[in-house]
Amino acid sequence: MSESGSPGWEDTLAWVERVATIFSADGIPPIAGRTLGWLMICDPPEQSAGQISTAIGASRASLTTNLRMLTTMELVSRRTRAGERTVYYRVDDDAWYKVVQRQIAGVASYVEVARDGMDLVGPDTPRAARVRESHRVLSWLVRVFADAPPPPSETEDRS
Amino acid sequence: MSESGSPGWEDTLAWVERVATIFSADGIPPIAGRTLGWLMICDPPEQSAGQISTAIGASRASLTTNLRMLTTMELVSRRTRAGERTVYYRVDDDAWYKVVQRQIAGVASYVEVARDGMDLVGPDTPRAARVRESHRVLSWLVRVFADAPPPPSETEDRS
DNA sequence: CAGTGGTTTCAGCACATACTGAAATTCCTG
DNA sequence: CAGGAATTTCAGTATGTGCTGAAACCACTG
Repeated sequence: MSESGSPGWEDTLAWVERVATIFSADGIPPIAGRTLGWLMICDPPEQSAGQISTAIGASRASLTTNLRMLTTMELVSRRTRAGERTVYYRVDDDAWYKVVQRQIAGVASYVEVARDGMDLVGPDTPRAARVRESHRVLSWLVRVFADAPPPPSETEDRS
Repeated sequence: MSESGSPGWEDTLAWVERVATIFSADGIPPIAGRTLGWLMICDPPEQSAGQISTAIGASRASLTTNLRMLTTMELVSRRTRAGERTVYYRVDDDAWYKVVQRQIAGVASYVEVARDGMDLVGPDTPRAARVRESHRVLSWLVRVFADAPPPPSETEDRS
């Protein structure tokens, strides 16, 4: 399935492109984004670098680079099968949770910077008001997600 | 104050650079990031393009470009004073809140993409499992953020 | 130990982005 | 209406990044 002649093939590619666009906003290169998008809906769910390459129309060299990036980020994982030398790639189950986590962590990394900033100009001076304000907002963000119940796992739940 | 000979000048610049680094992770150009960082701790809190330019060591031309970007993003605002032609820039009070909001919105923009993806392959098919999972996590993110109480405002006034 | 299907490395190209100096522009002041 | 201090525009440069083809590199099989 999911071959280049299948019904809805164009729609599938268009969807993959939308996913890639979203990731590109966070500095993820196009082919890595497309790879991730493709691995989200391809059938079968595990595919080789060559399969992905032809599916999204990128060179194998690029696939090597971008698959390494994605595995390093722990968003996709490598799988091997007994008696086969082909490596199959698969999107990680909690890939999106990791994406969210890192997004939050990225913004929240400012918290310590803000703290140092307050020390720099004197924590209680009016001049530190702006830094203090930012520190307050970011701390709030961190707390909200720390206190939030983790997403329910694997049970059916949609809408 | 905050002149280039002041005590702790180097520390101040280093701090500004750290802020810029954080923003650069989200695709904000260096000078825009430095400008934002500088406007967070400078004294007085409102400064002209020329002042910022000399403070962070960038050309005025760059300041024009980057200040336009920052004002378009509504992170800094322009201020004029009666009888003066100089435009003073100031970091917005809720700048960081906006940053957080947009970060969340950026990730959450995937929610509709996921919904369309499920429609594409059939919402209840096993093939849609990965897309469904991602949709679940992102929906959770959006809900957490929507339900969270907004950050308490300090209601502190500037000098 | 040669052959083969797969992956990786490397050099180079194409493209985009950030920054600057200098000229053009604006708009207040005298 | 000239003078001048500010900002803006513009052309050009430098830097960096992503992608590809071709060659090198495994690691199994026969």
